[in-house]
Amino acid sequence: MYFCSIEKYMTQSEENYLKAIYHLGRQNPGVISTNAIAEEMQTKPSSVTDMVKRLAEKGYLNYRKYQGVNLSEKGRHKALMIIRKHRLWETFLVEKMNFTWDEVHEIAEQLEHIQSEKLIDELDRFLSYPKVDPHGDPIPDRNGDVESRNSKLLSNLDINASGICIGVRDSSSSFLRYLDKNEIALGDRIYVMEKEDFDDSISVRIGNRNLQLSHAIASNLIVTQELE
Amino acid sequence: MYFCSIEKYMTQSEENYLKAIYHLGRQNPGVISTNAIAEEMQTKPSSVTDMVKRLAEKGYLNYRKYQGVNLSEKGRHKALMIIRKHRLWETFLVEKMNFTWDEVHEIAEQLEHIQSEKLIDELDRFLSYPKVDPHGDPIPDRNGDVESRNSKLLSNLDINASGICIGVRDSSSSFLRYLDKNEIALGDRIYVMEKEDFDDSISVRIGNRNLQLSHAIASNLIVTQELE
DNA sequence: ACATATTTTTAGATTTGTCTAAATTTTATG
DNA sequence: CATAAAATTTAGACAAATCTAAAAATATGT
Ligand SMILES: [Mn+2]
Ligand SMILES: [Mn+2]
Ligand SMILES: [Mn+2]
Ligand SMILES: [Mn+2]
Repeated sequence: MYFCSIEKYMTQSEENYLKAIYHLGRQNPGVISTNAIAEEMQTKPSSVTDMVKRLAEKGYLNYRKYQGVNLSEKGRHKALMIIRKHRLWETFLVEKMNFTWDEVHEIAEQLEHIQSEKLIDELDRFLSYPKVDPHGDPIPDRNGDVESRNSKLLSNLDINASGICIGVRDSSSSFLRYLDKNEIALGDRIYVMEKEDFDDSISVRIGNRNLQLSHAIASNLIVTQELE
Repeated sequence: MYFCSIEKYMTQSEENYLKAIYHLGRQNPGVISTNAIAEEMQTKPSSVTDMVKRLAEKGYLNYRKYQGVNLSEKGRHKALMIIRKHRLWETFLVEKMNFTWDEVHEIAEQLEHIQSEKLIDELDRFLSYPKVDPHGDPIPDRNGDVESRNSKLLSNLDINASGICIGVRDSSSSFLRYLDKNEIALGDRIYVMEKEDFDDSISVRIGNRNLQLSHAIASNLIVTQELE
């Protein structure tokens, strides 16, 4: 619970840093290093230091010199609101604007910075309160709550096990187009038939088709073994 | 016809200047002064000079020192594309997002800078190719063509004449809310019953209601006497 | 026409976000 | 533990867009 003083809008750059820091925090919890942020943001560590100081100043980050950062409660909430917008816009683009799932990310990167709470809540309603975006990533609700799911990487399933594909870890255009080409879609049940020790590739069955998937592919597909 | 070299994106600020210059050119054709642009953009003449030089450099404006500017063909086309986006987004917000016509302008000012031709063409389709925005302003098509309409200001109609309200000259929230409060809407036929010499106010009839409108109001309502 | 007012441009400063290069701190290693 | 390597921060510069104050050009009035 934080005080809602008359906060000025953040710049797009500030918002992008917060989002990057949130994502890095998910990948490996704990404190996040300057270098990691620089890598994620495709910029220099010195630029990161500057921005990190500003965000800490404004209360979005906890920061100790040379020790890295993590998000404050206020920063976490803000990051989740940006991610909510990003994923709702991606859903809009696919559901209503005839975009494919590999075309939406760049445009959502722009749209996520539009400032209007009403717009985003109306968009949510218009899309019938979707739970996940076109890539299977969960959409935080207006309070910043995200449904957590019991998920695994396909590459970690045992032989003879199966799971329903619910997301992708890498949502680059090239990976998404690979999946399209091989007719692998979210919602498909994937059975692991064989695992090759030599290169960690796996044989899977989807519907009535058998496919050979490299480790690079299998380790980027997220599956669930729970009932929905 | 201009060559489509690999143009970098314009900044939002550059786009806003182009739009302002376009609007000023409509208001009184000919050359546009630095001061007029500064007034429209709520900034200082010196800032205008800087920006005008850059836009001229890039071929969007014709500019001679101390002589003012006007849009080149390339600049006019670019301005129309931004206006197209603005008005399509306003239409979207009213038609699909439950916004009222007095709430949409500020958000459209943000959305008009989103860069995606496909998105804007899909939005056009999604909205069934609207001809006008929620304020009655015509929406340029994807080639930059705008339907011109035969319009007058209500204040210029003769006694006993009538016209259909097709637009507003001032689309500030306060004016739009005044119209809502007095149940004056686009599409209404307005009859001029009486004109008061003293203060230029007029008596009108809309449906079965009689209203007294000040000159300030009547001179901001656009009507047409043509059949649609 | 020519002094005065107005408009426009220039010069120099500021803010945001970035960069490179150098300095500092932390971490790893013999 | 001392020293080398790696990570991080500082210092100083730059580009975009803005500002104020001053200079230059244009317009106006008698
Ligand atoms: Mn995305
Ligand atoms: Mn996504
Ligand atoms: Mn508008
Ligand atoms: Mn409008």
